[in-house]
Amino acid sequence: MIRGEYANVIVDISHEKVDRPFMYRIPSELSDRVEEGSCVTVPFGRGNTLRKAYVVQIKEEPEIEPEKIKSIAGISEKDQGVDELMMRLAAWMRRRYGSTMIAALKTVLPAREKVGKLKKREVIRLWSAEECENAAETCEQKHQSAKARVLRELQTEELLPEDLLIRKLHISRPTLLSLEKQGAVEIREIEYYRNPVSGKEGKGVRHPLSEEQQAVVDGVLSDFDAGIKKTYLLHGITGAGKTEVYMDLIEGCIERGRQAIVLIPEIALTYQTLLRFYKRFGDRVSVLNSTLSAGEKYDQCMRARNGEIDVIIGPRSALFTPFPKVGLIVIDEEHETTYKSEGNPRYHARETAIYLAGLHGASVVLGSATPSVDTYYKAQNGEYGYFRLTKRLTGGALPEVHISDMREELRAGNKSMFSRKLQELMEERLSKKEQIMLFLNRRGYAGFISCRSCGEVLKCPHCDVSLSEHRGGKLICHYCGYETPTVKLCPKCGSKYISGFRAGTQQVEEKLRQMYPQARVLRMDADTTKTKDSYETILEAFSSGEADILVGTQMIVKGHDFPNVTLVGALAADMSLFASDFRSAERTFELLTQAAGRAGRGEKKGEVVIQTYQPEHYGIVTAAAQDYEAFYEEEMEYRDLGGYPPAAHLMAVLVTAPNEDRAEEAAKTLADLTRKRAERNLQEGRGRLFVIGPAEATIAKINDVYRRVFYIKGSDLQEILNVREVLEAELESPAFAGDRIPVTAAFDLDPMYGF
DNA sequence: AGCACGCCGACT
DNA sequence: GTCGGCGTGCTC
Repeated sequence: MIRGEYANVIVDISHEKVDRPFMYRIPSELSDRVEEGSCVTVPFGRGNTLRKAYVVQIKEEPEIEPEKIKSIAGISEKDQGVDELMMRLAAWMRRRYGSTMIAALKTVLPAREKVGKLKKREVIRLWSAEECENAAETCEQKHQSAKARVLRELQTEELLPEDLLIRKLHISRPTLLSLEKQGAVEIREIEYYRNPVSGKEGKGVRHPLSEEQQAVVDGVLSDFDAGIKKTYLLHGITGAGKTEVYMDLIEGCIERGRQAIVLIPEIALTYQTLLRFYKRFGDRVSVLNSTLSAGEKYDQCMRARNGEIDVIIGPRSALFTPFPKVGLIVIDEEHETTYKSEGNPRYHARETAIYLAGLHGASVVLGSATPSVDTYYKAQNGEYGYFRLTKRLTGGALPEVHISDMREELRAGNKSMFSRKLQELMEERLSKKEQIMLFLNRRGYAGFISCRSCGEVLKCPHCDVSLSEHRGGKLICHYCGYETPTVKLCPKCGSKYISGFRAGTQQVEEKLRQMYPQARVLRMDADTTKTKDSYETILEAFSSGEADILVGTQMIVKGHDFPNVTLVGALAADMSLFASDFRSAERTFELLTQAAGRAGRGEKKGEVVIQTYQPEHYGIVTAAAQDYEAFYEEEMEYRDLGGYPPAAHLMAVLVTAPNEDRAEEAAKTLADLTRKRAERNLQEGRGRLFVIGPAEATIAKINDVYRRVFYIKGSDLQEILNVREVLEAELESPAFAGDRIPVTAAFDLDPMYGF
């Protein structure tokens, strides 16, 4: 806990002029109750009127002339308004994920008041025209020309916008307020926010639930009524009807006078799903998406605050909708990596949602066909409730999965990028006029080295992650910094076919046109989806049968159903398997399972081909068998062994400086400092820590700023957070600050991709 | 946002 | 002089 004499507070007045921190002294009798995120009262302004304020930062030293500093008057804690909850959420985020309180506040309190011209106020005449004329004359006699001007103007117009009066007639706000006091006019705030989806009446359309589905709804709601508010994992295969379960839960939540938040991964929200929500909840539901303007987002916040809506659907930022009393938070596709923010603070929406639910007394439902290892772990040890949906409502059988061993292909003389099995099935589909999706797994930029003959992948001897090839013929481990010269021959089998995998979607497209000139090929990757709607355009074109083959990166496997697709090929399954980070197997399993789910969603049976150099790797085998539990068992063994989340916590520390030597030296100093603490902890038998690195970051230099990274592992979260505070303080100390080359550090707790 | 300060014209 | 309206600027 940070102690100090002074507190920076933000006064609860919505006006840009005072939207900045003010420093107050913390009186000694309050010192143990004032902390970051506290709600206090302070004397403000010349009149020292007592106002509500939020503590954003505790400081040891005054930042302005001490004579100017006033003292905090008191503390208000029973107040449980939305803003107080959001403050506490921000304080928790800043503590858990680092960053500053200001940054945390900015994410938590979005669109703080007036964006653009939305803050309209209007002046309405209450007196008759004659009364105004009389009053205007009286004012002129009293030489109150400003008031007279207003009254004259209002004779002809009964209602005028306030900004027009102020600008055209050179009137100030105090003048208008004085007229209001006299009873001549009324000043009314008009909040004419419009609802982007108005006029749709909810018909409460509901589908009868299956026994499995009903059990989930009953289970969660009966817990809720019994006062048990916890987190549940809803583990159900694609097509098992998770959305219907969500909607019944939301309805139950609304019936109990509470609101619901539904988080969805950015692109997964299809028009069909949206429509179902509108049909069910009408204009009590609101959807946030990236196309909404800042003003419209602000409007949605106001509607939520005023109780005009009960349900919000949106990406991770929808979590911060200011509902007065949330009862349920649903996170669909909870395993998606977009729930982890790459900004500042680097928060995880799932963890944050669970904390927020705790503040509101709400339940959390996490839905996925392939739960994240972190979530399944907690469901296994009983921390989360667990429900399984096993039956596909739409019928549709699971696809048949083939694994193509690419080493075998090479041995048989097939040097192309398609296995013989895949070629055979592609030709068959093309002749039957059925559609094909080819998916090239391009996750993880670090170029690993593998042997096309035996499948060997070069790994770090210390970290069990893949080595990355660097210019200058070096192989580097991005966790610990281990280096070794690159190899010409495979160390295992001696083959010369050892190299990085380089084919991209473009090469695949070219090859296909060459092999099947009659086939119509569409490509979808970061290059072809640069413009705003190109993503939708391509998917629509493919959906309406304008192409036979769709080639793309992982973006093509997310949540879109094409009934005529009966063949899915995963071209380089290993790509993500050997990205150099500890979640690579998990991501591979997810992607392959989802890709497989794209095949045979219609009447016709689907087939899947997985091409790999590692056919015996558990990530591939279990994905082919669509066996989540088997995957989890193996993966958890690896995480336990390596001390990776969720078996322990891992914090990445990124050290940056505009000079390479300085970055290296600073990273080493901070890592050594942590190592010393780890040694001391070991002797004193508390919070064991392991320090790995420093090493070059995956991207070693951005904009001429050099990047070094090191990692801190340990099962004691508190201790890791303490270390972060020590490191942050160290960076402020004269050894780092002063007149030397500036060094900054960023922290990422339990990273998704790391730095 | 809300309050005080200071400017300016009009009055005892 | 000094009273009062009204614009302006500042608030830890």
